[in-house]
Amino acid sequence: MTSAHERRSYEQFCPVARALDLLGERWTLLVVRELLAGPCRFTDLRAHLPGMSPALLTQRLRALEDEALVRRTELPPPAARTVYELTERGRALEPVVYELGRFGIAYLTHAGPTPQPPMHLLALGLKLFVVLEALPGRAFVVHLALDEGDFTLRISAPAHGPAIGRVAIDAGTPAQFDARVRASLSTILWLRQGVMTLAEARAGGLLEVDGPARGVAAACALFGLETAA
Amino acid sequence: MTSAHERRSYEQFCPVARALDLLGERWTLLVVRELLAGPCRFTDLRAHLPGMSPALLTQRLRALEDEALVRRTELPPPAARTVYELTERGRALEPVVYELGRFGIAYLTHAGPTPQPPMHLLALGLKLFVVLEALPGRAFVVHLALDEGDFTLRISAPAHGPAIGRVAIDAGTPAQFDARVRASLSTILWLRQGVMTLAEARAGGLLEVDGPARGVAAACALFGLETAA
DNA sequence: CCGCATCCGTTTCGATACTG
DNA sequence: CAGTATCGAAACGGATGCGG
Repeated sequence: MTSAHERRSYEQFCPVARALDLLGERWTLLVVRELLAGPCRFTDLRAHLPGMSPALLTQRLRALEDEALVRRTELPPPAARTVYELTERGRALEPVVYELGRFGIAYLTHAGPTPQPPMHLLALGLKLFVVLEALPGRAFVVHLALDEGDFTLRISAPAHGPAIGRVAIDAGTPAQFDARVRASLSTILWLRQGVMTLAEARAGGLLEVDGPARGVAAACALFGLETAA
Repeated sequence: MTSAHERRSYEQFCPVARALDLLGERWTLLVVRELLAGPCRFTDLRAHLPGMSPALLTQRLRALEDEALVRRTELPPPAARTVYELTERGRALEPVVYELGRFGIAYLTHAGPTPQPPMHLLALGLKLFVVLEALPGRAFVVHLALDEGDFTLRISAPAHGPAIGRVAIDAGTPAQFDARVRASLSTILWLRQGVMTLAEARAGGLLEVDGPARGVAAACALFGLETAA
């Protein structure tokens, strides 16, 4: 009984069912979400996943390790000892988490219990707003000057692999940018949810986009904002 | 406690967590997978989801209805009475299921318990092999002549919305096609999983691609097959 | 402190049987 | 055909403990 698993499976010859065999249990994909942002210690994961018991976190990490989606690394003395990180196979989950997030945007209610979303969720959330179909055919930098903080959105040059791999977001202000967006998170959310139009937001001073003319248009497209009319 | 739900939520201000609040319970996404193929009766769903108890199916369908992802329609007398189908919001789940499936391909073991996968899973599975980044910029038809049956893969012209919306697969043989692929499902699976190279498959007579020259190259790209070397 | 393991009450799930 | 009802088994959530 050492292996503990041979977990409950759907027993179907279907890629979707197989994926859910691996990822479908509670918390699993949220653990992956955390690890997509970079290596984490056990305690970091706990802090970012309130409500998850440590035993369950251990169990999920072991299962992910067994599937070679996560790797546990023991660091030499100086730093905190063990960190968890995604393997290359694990990083293949980025599109899955991305699409889940894209879908979830429509169901985000901003009058939630969290007064100020934690920084790392903010960065992830902003990444989800990017419309992959509208990525420019070249590298591109956007300065997101939100009320909640400054972020740098970098689109790298086209490459092989999933398009989401071209998108990176970090806290901070870029030295140069192709476009700059000033708004609050609420405004961006409302625009995406259709609560408000781009014209209304601009008229109300809730959103400003500036930079080189072509950059502005590209930035709007990037966030799915219609510039017409 | 009339509403019965107010189900367990992750309580995070994060689109991924919100999506999993709606979809993260066991069986939910497999129900969605079934409905993506078209409207279904209760009994059809049961037949395609062995192991799921009817009570649980009812519960999942009610929850999806409450979220306006699924609609229940009562048909007039002639036909079997009630059918379930995805709403427009529900159809927004196609990219989620698609990416899960893309990920799951790598974990499909063909020596499974199912001797012959059911037709509807076969069609879904084939759709998952299509590489969305490689969709041609025009309409395109591929005849998939598999050992398991004939399928017609239709790529429609570029449009708004998710790229997966351009891909459709049906059983049957097309009157005209831009390319034809002859292979078995195993071969396609092995190629994708890297068990075998395209050159090896062709040399061994396991795979043939014919049609107009440009069609062949496009078809290979469509399935992520390197034609070089 | 960090990285877990153990215990226990509650919730969810799976299997089967039964009904309008 | 389209569900309900029931019940034992498994999974989960929360608190607590414990060695390095």
